[in-house]
Amino acid sequence: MNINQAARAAGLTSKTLRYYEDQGLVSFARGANGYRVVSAEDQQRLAFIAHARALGFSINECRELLSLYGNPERSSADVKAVALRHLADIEHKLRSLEQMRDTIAGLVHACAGDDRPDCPILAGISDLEDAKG
Amino acid sequence: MNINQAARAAGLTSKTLRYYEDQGLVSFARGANGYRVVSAEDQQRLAFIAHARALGFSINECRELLSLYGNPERSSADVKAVALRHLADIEHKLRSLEQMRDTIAGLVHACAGDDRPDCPILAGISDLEDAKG
DNA sequence: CTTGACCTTCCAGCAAGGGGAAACCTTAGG
DNA sequence: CCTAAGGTTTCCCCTTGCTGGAAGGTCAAG
Repeated sequence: MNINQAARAAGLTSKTLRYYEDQGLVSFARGANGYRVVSAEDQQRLAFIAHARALGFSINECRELLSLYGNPERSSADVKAVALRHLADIEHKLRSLEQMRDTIAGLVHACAGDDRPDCPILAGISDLEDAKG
Repeated sequence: MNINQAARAAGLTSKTLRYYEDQGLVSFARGANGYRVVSAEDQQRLAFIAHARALGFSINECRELLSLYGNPERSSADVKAVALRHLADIEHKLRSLEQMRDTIAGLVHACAGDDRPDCPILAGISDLEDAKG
């Protein structure tokens, strides 16, 4: 299978597949013409990566997960640790975004949105105490 | 005021201030020695930028907001449009993150996290239908 | 006069790819 | 056999929002 077909099968692009190879997440065989040849196992691996990426795991986390995935001696505790770390990360981002949303929603709500210059949004931003998340 | 003091006052770093100047968000006067001189208005502007950034507005959105902020002829509707667009963006990210969180939390919950290799997390990732957000 | 803390510029790099050039390969059609 | 279209290769630059470091100029204290 050529790279483009494999990419489409995984819901990715050929650029992305080359990037993943460059990052050492996969390594493809080459045909006589120099083209990458994507095997069935490669496709499994690519699907795994695509799913992990869709769950927000970074390339490095994918590397960790792939290493565990390919190691029959792994302990599930190690996998769980990676997942929990990522989960905590996500929850952190969620809280941060929720704070932003609440603050902005409040400002938007207070703004008339007409043709006059008075604007609680601008006033709110310029006077903001500390809305860091 | 020199750049470092101004940065600290705004809760930023001097690197960041130079970057903002480079991006055209602010422009500082220069002393005879070539050092940047940060005025009180500059500090106001920097605070505005810092707050907008803390609310998740991109550099380009900050540019828009600053342009409206400095224009007494603005209509609040224009400001509100920028804010609403950003708000929608945030809500989108929130939904996406919530989906990730739910999926991962489910997988984590199912994983024993012991020294055995069997792992619902890895199985879940490799079989994931479509967890895109 | 020297030391240390500033300041200046530029250059490199991070994540995670996207865009596009220049060159090669392959396949179908005339 | 030749050509045109489309796939593939490598390469390097662009993005976003900075951060770090190197090489050098300046400034205030002792």
